[in-house]
Parts: sequence; structure tokens; C-alpha cells
Amino acid sequence: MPELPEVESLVRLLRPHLVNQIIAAYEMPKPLHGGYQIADLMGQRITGLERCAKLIFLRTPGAAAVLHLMLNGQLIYISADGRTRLAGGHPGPDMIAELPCSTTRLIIRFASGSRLYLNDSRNFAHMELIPADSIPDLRKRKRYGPDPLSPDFTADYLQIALSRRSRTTIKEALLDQTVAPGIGNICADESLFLAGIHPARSSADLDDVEIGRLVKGIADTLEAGIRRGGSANEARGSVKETRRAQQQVFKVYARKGLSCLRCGTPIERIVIGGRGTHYCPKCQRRTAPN
DNA sequence: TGCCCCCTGCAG
DNA sequence: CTGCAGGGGGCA
Repeated sequence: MPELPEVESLVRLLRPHLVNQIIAAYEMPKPLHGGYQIADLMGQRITGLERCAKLIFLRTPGAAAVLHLMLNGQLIYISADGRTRLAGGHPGPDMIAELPCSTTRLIIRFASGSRLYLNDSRNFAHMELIPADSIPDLRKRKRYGPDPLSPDFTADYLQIALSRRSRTTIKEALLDQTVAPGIGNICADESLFLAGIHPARSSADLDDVEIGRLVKGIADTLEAGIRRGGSANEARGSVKETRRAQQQVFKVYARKGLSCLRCGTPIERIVIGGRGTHYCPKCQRRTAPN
């Protein structure tokens, strides 16, 4: 579930606490795809924590655990004295629960006495262990485009990437990690709203002005999300509470039927590429400008 | 490119 | 009961 802002926030939050910790033991109370591989990291010192698209790299001198939280994954760090508790990922009741809880799939214990919990109610999250020097190969295999937070994610780049996706909608193109790695369903909807572009528009039909606005919309959406420490990350209660918080924070996502903050028109929800898609029918027109 | 699947929980 | 959930891979 977490998108770029959540994963980035989580990595920044945990990095200073995890780096230099020695991995001492682990438990898997429930299955985690690839989780057993963590056995190979026993005794290893963590040298880095990085984000790549929506992936998290937990690095040791020789290897990297590559973790994807998918839709429902969470990471929670608890210090040895139990007084520091840092959480990120999917907002939900299990994020604030006593740990381990019913969704806990992996516990990593460090020599210091602190520990890291991975919760995932749906068993979609997965982990793989790769040699440290094969990270470039992984990036190549995934064919990720330039990170949207990097200076390489320019209008010129996006123009070319979108022109390659001529037969798809702009919404689907944004969800394509080879085009915009890290962008997810919320960021896509929010960015398109800021840019005033209808999500069902053909990706190759956008003109230069629209692509410029889209690049700006993506940057603004990501920046706002990271500044917040992860979109709507403050909502960790019931589905209903989370939804309410999302409606406070987002412009269109989760706001079906509510008034557009710019023009007052009710926000609509359609399905594109199998994903719920939210937009303002007045501010985001279906047809090209000319 | 579109569909289906992976899995669980919650709300209408 | 059905639909829905901030993801992604495999399939024809």
C-alpha cells in the first residue's frame, strides 16, 4: 500500500536507528514470502537503509534484503528500552497494537535488544535476499525509470516515456513503475488533479504544457506527502477513521461525492486499469485542450 | 493490453 | 452477501 512518500518517510525515520545494528535473531510467527532468507543475515551489521521505487533495501556488507510492503505492510521499530516506537507503512489498527500481533509475520531482533516487526494482514508483502553488488542488476531487471524525487524526472523525460505508452491512459502510465517508479494510486490521482488532467486521457495526447503541469503536480504531491511523514499516516485506527483523515488531506482521493475544493463540483470515482480513480469532472477535462 | 490471481478484513 | 482496499505478476 505504501507509496513513495510512505516508503521514503519510513526509510528516513528508521535509518538512524537501524544502521549499525547487529541482526541477532528472527522469528516468523506467520508466513512471509521470502522471509526465511533472513536467516542468512544473522550476525550481520546493517550498513544502510534505502528506498528504490517502493522497495526498501536493508543493506549489510555482503547482501541486501529487498522488502516490498505491497498493500498492507507495516514496519515498526521498538528500542531496547521500549520507549522509542517508530512505525510506518499501511495505516491500520495493527500499527498501534501490542506487538507481536495477529498480523505480525517477521520479527528481527538486534544484539542491542531493539527489534523490528513486519506486519501484513494479507500476506502480499515479500522479501528477497540478494548479493550487495547485484543491486544494479535488480534495478535493471525492474526497468525503473528515474526516481520522481530526482532531478532526472523532468518534463522532457516524461514526454518521451509517455509517448512510448501511446495506447494507455495517463492514469495507467503513471502507475507503471518503469515510467514513474514509486507513484501509486493516491499520488496518481492527486497529481492529475493538480495538473488539471483527466485520468482517462490518452497518455500520448498530453501537450507540453500539460506535461509540465503534471511534473509539477507529481513533485508537489510527493513533497506534501513526505512533509506529512507519509500520506494520512496519522490515521491508524479503523477503516472509517482512516478514510476521514484521507478526506482531510487529499484533494480527490477517497473524496467521491464530496465537493471539489477548487470548483465545488462533486468528485467522481471511476475504475481505470482495475484501480479506483478519483477526479473532478470539471477541473479535469476528458478532451485535449485544443 | 486486459483479465485474473495472490490474500484478508471491513463496511454497506 | 458483494464490493472494496495506497501493489504487482502472470497469463493469453
